[in-house]
Amino acid sequence: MINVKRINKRNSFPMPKSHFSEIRELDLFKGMGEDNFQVLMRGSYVQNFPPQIELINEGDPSDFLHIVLSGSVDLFSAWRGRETSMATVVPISTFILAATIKNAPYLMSARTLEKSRVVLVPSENVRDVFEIDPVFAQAIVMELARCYRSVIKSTKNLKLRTSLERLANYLLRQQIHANGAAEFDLVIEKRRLASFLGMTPENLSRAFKALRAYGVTVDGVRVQISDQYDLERFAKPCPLIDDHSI
Amino acid sequence: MINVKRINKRNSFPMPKSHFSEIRELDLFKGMGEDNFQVLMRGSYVQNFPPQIELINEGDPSDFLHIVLSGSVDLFSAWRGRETSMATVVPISTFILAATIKNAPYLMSARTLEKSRVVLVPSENVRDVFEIDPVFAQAIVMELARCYRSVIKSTKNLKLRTSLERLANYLLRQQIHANGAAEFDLVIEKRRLASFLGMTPENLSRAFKALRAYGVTVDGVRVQISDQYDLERFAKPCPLIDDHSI
DNA sequence: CCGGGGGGTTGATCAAGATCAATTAGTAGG
DNA sequence: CCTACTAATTGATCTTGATCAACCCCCCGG
Repeated sequence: MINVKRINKRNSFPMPKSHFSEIRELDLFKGMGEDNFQVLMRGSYVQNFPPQIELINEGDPSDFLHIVLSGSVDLFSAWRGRETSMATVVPISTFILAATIKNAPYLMSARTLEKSRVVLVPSENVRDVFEIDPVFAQAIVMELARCYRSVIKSTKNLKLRTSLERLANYLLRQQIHANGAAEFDLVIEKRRLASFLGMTPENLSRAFKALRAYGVTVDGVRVQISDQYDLERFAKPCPLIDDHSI
Repeated sequence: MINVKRINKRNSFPMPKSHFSEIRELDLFKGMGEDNFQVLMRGSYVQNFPPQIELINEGDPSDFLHIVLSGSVDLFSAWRGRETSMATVVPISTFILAATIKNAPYLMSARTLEKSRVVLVPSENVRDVFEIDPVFAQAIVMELARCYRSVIKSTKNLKLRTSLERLANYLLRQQIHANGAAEFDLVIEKRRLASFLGMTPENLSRAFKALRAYGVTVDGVRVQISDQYDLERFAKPCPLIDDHSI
């Protein structure tokens, strides 16, 4: 495994003033007092990580609250040599907020899936400011509730759907992201997509073939949905699983 | 399905004054202002439910925050006729707090597993008081963080362990609950235990037989652990999954 | 031009657990 | 005591997805 400490030395830096305004605009910090915001920023860092870097390790004390600004981060967990992906964090949101607030050990590990930009805010500062700034406390409640619901949705996706159904719904979501175009490109490589969907690369390959029966054709990264209605009838997308805005 | 509205009529009642002190002692309400506490209690109910009653249904608007005082409640979710248990709520804790706070639809349904006593606090009151009482807001943060971590633990249990390992760890936890006795009784019937452990009754039966290899014998509800160390070596209990106090 | 490596695909096999069917056991009601 | 119902058990089979091995294809560096 790559030594994260060394990477920190090379690629990280105390938060430059130029980043303050960008961070300040995040829902989590928007309404809070300026003094308190400064306290949070004082010990904070912005870091750029390459793919596949382990950011935190389950069981460790929660030293930093992490905020993903770009890229994506996989939350996963291991036991007795087995490993499972729990959720994927996409910009802009936090992770391990619950551990930070409770000053408890991390329950999950985290690694970057792609090149990612992450803010690290010392957990102690977060807890201190949380105690004295009611607006910040309320923002934390909202963020925590959002994280909670997002984990629930992703668990439902994994437990209630077969891998084929997960792939079908993923494609429909990507299609919406591509403004409903019948053809679009996959934005991550297939082996990462497989991991994201909780399946092996082999099974993803087979799943793509199986979706031909519903009018999906794939050539390299190019996806074509020839019969929108047919695919939807199979995938049965559901807001209580797929809509991450509620 | 039993008509919950009718049951409400028979068994529920506006919170009598005598219950106030009991509720007031809960971590969630302990430090808050008395006026605000009264606002919360004004519209609240305590209800006694028989087993297998559906308390809430996923997709519905979040009308009440629920607090389990005794018994236990299963949170589950369904999609296309399939159903999966997401977590079990035991006293004393809340459920659907995230939906209440966000004023968003429930992501999970809930049903009593056994005879249970539940407090219902109108969600609107919770949100109102949450806005104006900083102590209450902080208590909500802590409760939300606890719920979040508890769901994560139960997901890890389900995804990382085989059904046999889940059963073994369950027995070890029950044993601790029985003060470490080598013999104890199961407190729920086996078909409920199967559902709780995320397996079918058939497989639970087979799993009990398989645990004989590790010194576990079962006769009716009576469980005997003849070789503590052997069972632990197989089950490998882990605080990041099994310890619900951290 | 050649060689190597990684991502992707394909086929065969395997393991976990679900499902279905049949049987047994325990218990409440008559 | 008999009967009916439900829980529990047992055996056989099926489904899903993981694993293992082989192979293709493309690109990059020498």
